[in-house]
Amino acid sequence: MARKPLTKPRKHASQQRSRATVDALIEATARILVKDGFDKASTNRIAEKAGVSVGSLYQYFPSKEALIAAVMERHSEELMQVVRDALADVAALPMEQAVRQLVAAAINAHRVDPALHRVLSGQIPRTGRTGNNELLGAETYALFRAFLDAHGDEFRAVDPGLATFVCVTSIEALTHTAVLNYSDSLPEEAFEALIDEATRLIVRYLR
Amino acid sequence: MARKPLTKPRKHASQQRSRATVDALIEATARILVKDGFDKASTNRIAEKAGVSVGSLYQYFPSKEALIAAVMERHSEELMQVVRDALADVAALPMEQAVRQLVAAAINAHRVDPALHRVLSGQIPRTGRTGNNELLGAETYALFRAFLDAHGDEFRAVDPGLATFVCVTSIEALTHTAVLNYSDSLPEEAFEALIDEATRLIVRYLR
Amino acid sequence: MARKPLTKPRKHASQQRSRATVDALIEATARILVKDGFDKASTNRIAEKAGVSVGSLYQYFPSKEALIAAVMERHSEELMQVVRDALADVAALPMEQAVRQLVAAAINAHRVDPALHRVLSGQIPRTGRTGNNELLGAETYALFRAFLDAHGDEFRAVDPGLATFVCVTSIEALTHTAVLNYSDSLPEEAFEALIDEATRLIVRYLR
Amino acid sequence: MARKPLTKPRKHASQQRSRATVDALIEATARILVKDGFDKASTNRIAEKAGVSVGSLYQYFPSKEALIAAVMERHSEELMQVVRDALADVAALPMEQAVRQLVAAAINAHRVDPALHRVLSGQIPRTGRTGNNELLGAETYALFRAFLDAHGDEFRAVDPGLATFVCVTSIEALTHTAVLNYSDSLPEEAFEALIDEATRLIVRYLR
DNA sequence: GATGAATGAGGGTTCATTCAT
DNA sequence: TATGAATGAACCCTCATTCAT
Repeated sequence: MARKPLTKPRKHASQQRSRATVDALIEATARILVKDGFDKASTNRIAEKAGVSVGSLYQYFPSKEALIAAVMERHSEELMQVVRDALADVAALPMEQAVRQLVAAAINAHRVDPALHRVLSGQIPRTGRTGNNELLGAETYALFRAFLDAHGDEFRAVDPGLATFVCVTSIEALTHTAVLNYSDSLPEEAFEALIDEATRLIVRYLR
Repeated sequence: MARKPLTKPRKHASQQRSRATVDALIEATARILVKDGFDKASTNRIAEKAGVSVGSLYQYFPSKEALIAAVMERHSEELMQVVRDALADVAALPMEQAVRQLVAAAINAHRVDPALHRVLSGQIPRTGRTGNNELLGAETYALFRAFLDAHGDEFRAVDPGLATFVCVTSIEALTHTAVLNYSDSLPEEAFEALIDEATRLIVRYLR
Repeated sequence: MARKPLTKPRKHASQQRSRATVDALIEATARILVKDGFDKASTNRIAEKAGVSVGSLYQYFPSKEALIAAVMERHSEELMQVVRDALADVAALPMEQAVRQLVAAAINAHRVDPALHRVLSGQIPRTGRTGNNELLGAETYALFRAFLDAHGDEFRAVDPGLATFVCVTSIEALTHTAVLNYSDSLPEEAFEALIDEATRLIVRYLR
Repeated sequence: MARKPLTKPRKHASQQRSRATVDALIEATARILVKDGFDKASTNRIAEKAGVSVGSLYQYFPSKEALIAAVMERHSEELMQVVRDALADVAALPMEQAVRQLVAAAINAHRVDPALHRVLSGQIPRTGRTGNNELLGAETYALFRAFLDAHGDEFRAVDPGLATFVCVTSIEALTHTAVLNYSDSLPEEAFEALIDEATRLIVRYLR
């Protein structure tokens, strides 16, 4: 028992250090990806920016690809957290409000790190995935599908898989394009208007 | 003066030859992009596949980037031709049919060269453009906007710019994702169903 | 004084532990050398396989080279033990039988760990040695020289140093090549025939 | 006809240039291998020493391994040329003289570039060959076998394959070891003595 | 002692681009 | 104008060795 306080912190410290290094690498990668693009994101540059040696980079990531994947995963997880939070109580809302909240969540998700999102969604060599956007993930589909089921009585009869595809793809495209391409040039009211329109698009489609 | 008749044909021949070389290079680039991906598409390989020397490649294109851009442009132009053809008589059609034809045209456009489209839309370093999809181009917006104006009386009042953005973006995303990700796994009927749904999505939204 | 009985065993234990670590390192090195070749035998991998840290490796061996040298030495010592055992009573035998036993011993020596022998004899960077095969060592020469002296009356007059060189080198080459290259493909009888021939080679030469 | 003198030299010049580059690379590799050992023979260093860029190295050799293989091949070919020349008229000689010439040829072969031979025969990662020494090659076996057949009536009955193995392996080992390890320390007379002994070894064995 | 995270020089290799022919 | 050999910076990654804990 006496040794635990001694051992634990040490191990913890080491774990903390490792974790810090890993985080620094992921963050450095993200920043370089944003600033210089995929082609200029060399492992040496990343390591340097992270304040560690290349060797350390390869201690934590077996390849450059793995590092990029970690960046994607982290970003994706952050997005999904925003979406999850926003959709937590969506089942209880009247449908139109629910959809509106959903669209707003999609916009917020894209605003987590738009510059990074742009690079990740456009510049990264595909790694033989089945579906579409890897940043979206199956979870989004599942989430929306659940929402559809919860509000089933308010909708017309339609293949739920197909409807999910239509809605998720449309919302993603609209919010993605709007945030990534027009964030700088459009006022906030424009986004309000977009939310209105996107909500109308989805609600009318489902009803 | 006497030499002109002599020079002209020669120049003409040379121009033809130039055009053939340029075409061969663009085509070779497209094929290598599809077969081996962006990273493996080296200028040397492209030149070899095109049956010319690297030197010649640089005679016609100042950089690799310019060559890629030419591929994009050619592909984009092919897409647009499909869209233009399909939309030629859309103004005369009843709205729902018009939208349906429009969606079908979008699918066909994506089917021009899906493999190339995938590479071009996902893997190409952005070259600092303002708008969104470079493959789509401003023309699509203009085309749809014209369609909207032509059918103005059938629609509710709505900011036409915003409506165009919503419709074009949605249709593009739906057809793009469907063709690129599910062409191999889905039967043709599924695409019919998709056309139905996409049409419904747009028509209800606009009405 | 009271602590000595306590310290000694501890020290002993520690020495035992050291010896075990050293052995584990040498063994791990040998196994990796065999399995993956010289180039892939990194100190980190060796330490891992030995179940110790790299740091410990460097506690016992000042460099990778020293570790390799230790592997060579251990292997060489094992070889020599086989040879020594086999040659213990060779002086008492009639010459032809003696030579035969000698050749057989050479084959057995090469069979101690042929895979390791191959790597050690072929792939290891020379470390500025004087003689030839470091795995053979001066002892072999001495052993054979003694054998020659013991049977002096049965041989023709010849520079014993030269004769030793001729015999040892020939036997080594024949048995080495046979075991390392043909062990897998030749039946045991072939080795019997080889022993016959090698014996004849040496006996006729010396007589 | 008029253009031929123009064209040929150009092409020839280019071929000469290529050949010169290839030769320079092989030669530089050999020299570095000798001077610094296998581990220090990096492609960049080789290219530098050859007076060309690394890129050029890879234009002519697909990998470092291929370059090393070319060095081996060139050296091996030089060796074999010495052996071939020396053995051209061996069939006509009385057996003992023939064997003596053969041994002398082996020594001369090893003297072509002893330092290089040492590195090549000891340090090169085996490339999964069946037989033994890659520098020797099957040709040596064939050559000796032919010699054996030519002098068949002078020899005792023996499996010619086995006899060839015994003789070639022994001669190779003796001359190899002598030249590589004792060239610096032994006078020329010692080599004469060695030739005597090796000849005796083989002749007595075969008779 | 023992640990193993960290180091960073250096490895093999690629490729956009140039330029003498 | 066409050629393609040549360039060399830059890439991803490895590994012997060190040192704070």
